[in-house]
Amino acid sequence: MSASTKLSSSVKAICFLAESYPTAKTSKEIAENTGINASKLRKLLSLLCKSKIVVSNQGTKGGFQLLKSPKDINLQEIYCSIEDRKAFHLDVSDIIGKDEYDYLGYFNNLFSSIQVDIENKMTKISIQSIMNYLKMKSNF
Amino acid sequence: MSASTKLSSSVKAICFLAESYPTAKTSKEIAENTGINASKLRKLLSLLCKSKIVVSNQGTKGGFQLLKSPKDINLQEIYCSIEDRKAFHLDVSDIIGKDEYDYLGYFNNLFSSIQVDIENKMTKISIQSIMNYLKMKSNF
DNA sequence: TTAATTGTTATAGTAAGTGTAACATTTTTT
DNA sequence: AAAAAATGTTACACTTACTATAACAATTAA
Repeated sequence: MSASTKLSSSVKAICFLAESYPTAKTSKEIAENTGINASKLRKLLSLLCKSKIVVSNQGTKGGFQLLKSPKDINLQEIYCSIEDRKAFHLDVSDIIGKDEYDYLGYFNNLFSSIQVDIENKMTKISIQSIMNYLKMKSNF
Repeated sequence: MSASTKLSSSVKAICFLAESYPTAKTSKEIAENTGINASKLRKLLSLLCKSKIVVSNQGTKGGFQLLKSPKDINLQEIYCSIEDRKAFHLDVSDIIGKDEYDYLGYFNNLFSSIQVDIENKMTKISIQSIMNYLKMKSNF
C-alpha cells in the first residue's frame, strides 16, 4: 500500500516556485535546483496546470509559475492533480465471488471513510506551512 | 497507493472459520467455500498463526481454527499480521537529495499521523461486526 | 527563421503483487 | 512402521504498476 514519489517531487517543485513567487521558472531551472529530471517535472507540472495550481508558457522566455499564493495551495489538491487513485485504496473488486455476502460494500464503506480523514488532513496543509516548517528546521 | 487483496482474502477465511467457531477446517474446505486458492490460504493462515489469531494442526484431522472469539478479532491485527508495510505509506526516502531541507521528516510526521487514524479505525472493526453487517445486508 | 521552451509519447528497467504448483515436514491412524 | 492427510515453505511464471529518461512534436518570442 505504497504511493508514488510523485507527490514529494511535486511539492519540491512547487516549493521552489514559491520561493520566488510569482516569477516563472523553466523546467531546466527547477531540475537543477531540485535534482528532479526535467522531463518528469514537465509531466507533473502539466498536470498541475490542468488544476490551475500553476500556469505554463511555452516558447522562449516561457516557463512555469504559481497561479496561487503558497498559502492558498494545499496538499490535497496537489495529490488529486497528479494521482488518479484515492490516497487510500484497496483492490477488493475481486472479492465479490461465489458467496452471497457483500464484502465489497463493507470494505468500500470503510475505505471511503478513511479516505475522508486523509483528505481532511491534507487539505489543512499548505505549501506555505511546509516552507515555514522546513525553514524553521534548517535554523538548527 | 494500493493495497493487496490479502486483507480481504484473510477476512473471508476468518469469517468462514468464525461461522463454525471454534471447529477446525482444512485449507481445502476453506478454499472450496471461499473460492480462494488453498496454497494462498495456507500462506495467509500461517501468518495469522504467528500472531495468535488462528492455530494450525498438521497431519490427518488437522486444519485451522480460530484462537479467539470473532468479537475479539479486529481488522487492525489482521492487517498487521499479513502486511509488513504500514497501511498508509509513501516512498519519500529518496527526497533527501541535494537540498538542505528536511522534506523527509515533514512527510513522515504527516504520514504517521494518518497511520494512527487508520489503525484506530481498523481496531474498532471486529470480525463479529463484519459478519453482523453482512448478514443484515443479505436479508434484503 | 531560429532558438528556446513546454507537451506528449515511447521505451526500457525495476519493483511489487498474484496465483499456482511442487515438495518438504509433520501428525494421526492403522 | 508405513501410509495417508494435512500444514509449511519455496519456487516460478505472469501480470501490473512504477520510475526514469529520451526523443520528438508543438508552440512561442525575439
